[in-house]
Amino acid sequence: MATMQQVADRAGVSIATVSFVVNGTKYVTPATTARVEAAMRELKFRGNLVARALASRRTRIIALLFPTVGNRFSPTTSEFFMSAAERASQRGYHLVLWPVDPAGEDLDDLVSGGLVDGVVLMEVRMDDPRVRKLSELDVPFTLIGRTRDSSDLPFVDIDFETTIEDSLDHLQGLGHRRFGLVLENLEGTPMAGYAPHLRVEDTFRRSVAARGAVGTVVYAGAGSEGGREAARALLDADPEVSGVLVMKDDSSAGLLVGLSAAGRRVPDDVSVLSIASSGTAGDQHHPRLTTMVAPGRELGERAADALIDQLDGASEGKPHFLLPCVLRPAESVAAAPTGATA
Amino acid sequence: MATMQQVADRAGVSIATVSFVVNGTKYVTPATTARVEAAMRELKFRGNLVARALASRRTRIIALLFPTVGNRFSPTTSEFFMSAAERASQRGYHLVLWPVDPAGEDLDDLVSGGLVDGVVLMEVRMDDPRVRKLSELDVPFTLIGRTRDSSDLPFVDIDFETTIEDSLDHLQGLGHRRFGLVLENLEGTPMAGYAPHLRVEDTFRRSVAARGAVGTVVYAGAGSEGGREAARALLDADPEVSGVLVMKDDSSAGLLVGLSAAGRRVPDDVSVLSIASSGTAGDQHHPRLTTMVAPGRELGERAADALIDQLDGASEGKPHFLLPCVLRPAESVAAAPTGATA
DNA sequence: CTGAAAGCGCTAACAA
DNA sequence: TTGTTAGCGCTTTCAG
Repeated sequence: MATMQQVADRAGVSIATVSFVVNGTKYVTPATTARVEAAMRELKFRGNLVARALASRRTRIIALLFPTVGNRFSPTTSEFFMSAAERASQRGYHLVLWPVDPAGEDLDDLVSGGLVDGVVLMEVRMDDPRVRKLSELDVPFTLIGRTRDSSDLPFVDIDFETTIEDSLDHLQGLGHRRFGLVLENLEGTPMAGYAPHLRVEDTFRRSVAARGAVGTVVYAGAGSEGGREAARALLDADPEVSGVLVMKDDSSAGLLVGLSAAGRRVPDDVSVLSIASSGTAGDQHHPRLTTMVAPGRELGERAADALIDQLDGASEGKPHFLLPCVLRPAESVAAAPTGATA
Repeated sequence: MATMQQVADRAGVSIATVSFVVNGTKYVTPATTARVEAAMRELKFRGNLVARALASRRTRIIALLFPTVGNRFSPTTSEFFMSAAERASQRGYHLVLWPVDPAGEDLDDLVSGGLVDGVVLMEVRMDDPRVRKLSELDVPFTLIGRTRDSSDLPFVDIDFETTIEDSLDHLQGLGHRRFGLVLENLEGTPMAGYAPHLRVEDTFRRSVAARGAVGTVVYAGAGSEGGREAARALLDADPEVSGVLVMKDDSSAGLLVGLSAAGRRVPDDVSVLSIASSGTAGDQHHPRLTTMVAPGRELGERAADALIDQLDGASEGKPHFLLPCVLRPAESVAAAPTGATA
């Protein structure tokens, strides 16, 4: 790997000049610029990012922190990652997915090591220990999600409050008055206190009460089995429940089965709405599930922007960005092509 | 952030001594070791990883490359990532998921920049351009997957050949003689040439022929819709097909629906086997799908080990590690707990 | 407009 | 057993 000094020698200039043309830091005459560029090309000069990072005290790498345990790499998570990475790349940064202990114990080395310029957190819990750590460490960061009180933190998040209101509006518009909510039970796991669950449950209870309606909350176990049991538990608690929200993709199939096992036809007798999920998740079912689709890509981009603005000193205050899920009815999808061969 | 020099001053030793105790590079008397450690503690010394990397010419970071487009972040992918990261961490490395262009165009900066010591590739295609690039760049790497000819490359992979044989054995044991295979069609996408598909299809055709049986291959479109159409196409081509392999999680639900819509009962009339999938994917269905579960965690660990052995100079040749998927019957799962609240 | 030179914080010979 | 010191490859004043 050619070094900058070698390029300088070859071009007959000083290393500083090479640095200037590489970074566009200072004006260099077209003539010398050309010579330098030729030399770079001939030597296949790439530049040592580590050296640059040491000298400039920035790596232009940002880390998206992903909990090493209790992980749920959903399609939406993947959208966050891909879209944030893309945005970062457009703005001259690399974004990588970095596995860290959810308790934040290993955050120190990552960050104090100077390996990353900033960090975006996801899978945020109400009282997320990583937030404290990061603040102490004094590293720029942004959340995808919110802690209990995020007013002085930069964040982007799904607007769960609006999402739930919209969901209930939708079901109510369909004539339903008795609602159910199926959630995952994270108590006792490292992801206990997962903010989306708590916000959704809270909003659900409050909104149902405000509507003078009936609401039942049920926690489902894993997989289809968990969904079937949830259906039973739901119907036990309220045999007349007819509008159901599910926030647990892997159990929704089971939920549907459980409902029909109990003699409820979907969507004739009971309506099921999958929330904060991805479009493709809803497409896996038949009939397709109506879904409140999470705005994963946009949130990922916003998160990257918020952090990079901060890093580049272009930030005006702490951005707070909330976007609700949008309703996607079961029908609004084009058929996909299928072909057969012998 | 305290520097090593500051620690040295405080401990009344030279910077070299501090370096020795930090890295365990040389013997230092317990007494001075203690003084140095005290100083480090008092100053909250963490060490600048960038500086260390520049001086030692290694970052102790390895990148798991993930295609920026055509991405399929399946549960198995996630297992690769998490288990490889864990293993790397045990061995003193950080593993991060790095999004790169599937054509390998942006590999240069990543690698020549000296930011990572090595690379593990996944989602490998038969003729993967990234492999060439990486070889040219002369960076240590390992594959999770195989190109067409990987004999001189270090790799770990699912043993698709054995997996398919085992699958057919299983179905044949159940009395089936007419087989079907449902795959995804990746032609025309950036993931065209995806090795697992090609290997599976090839092995399927050959093995079915060798068994003197009938085999039909069908390509499914996206989601449940794609699965239903695949069922139709399959039954059109061979109305008596009774043993079906699916390698497309998001369509398997649709496939089941399509089969029963055509009057086939599963598993009474036709058996369905999901291959190279994760256990949780099979659990989403009801009844649970019998699954050939991909050994994701073990492969991830092996891949990390193979690369790190190489980096640490502990490698003996090019490891070639193949592991088949293992059959997990639909019944072999314990029920998960479910609880209800008012 | 270009060059000299002083670091960035740490590693690893080589000395002592 | 510990210290001295020359880099690692690049950025960035400050002169000229």
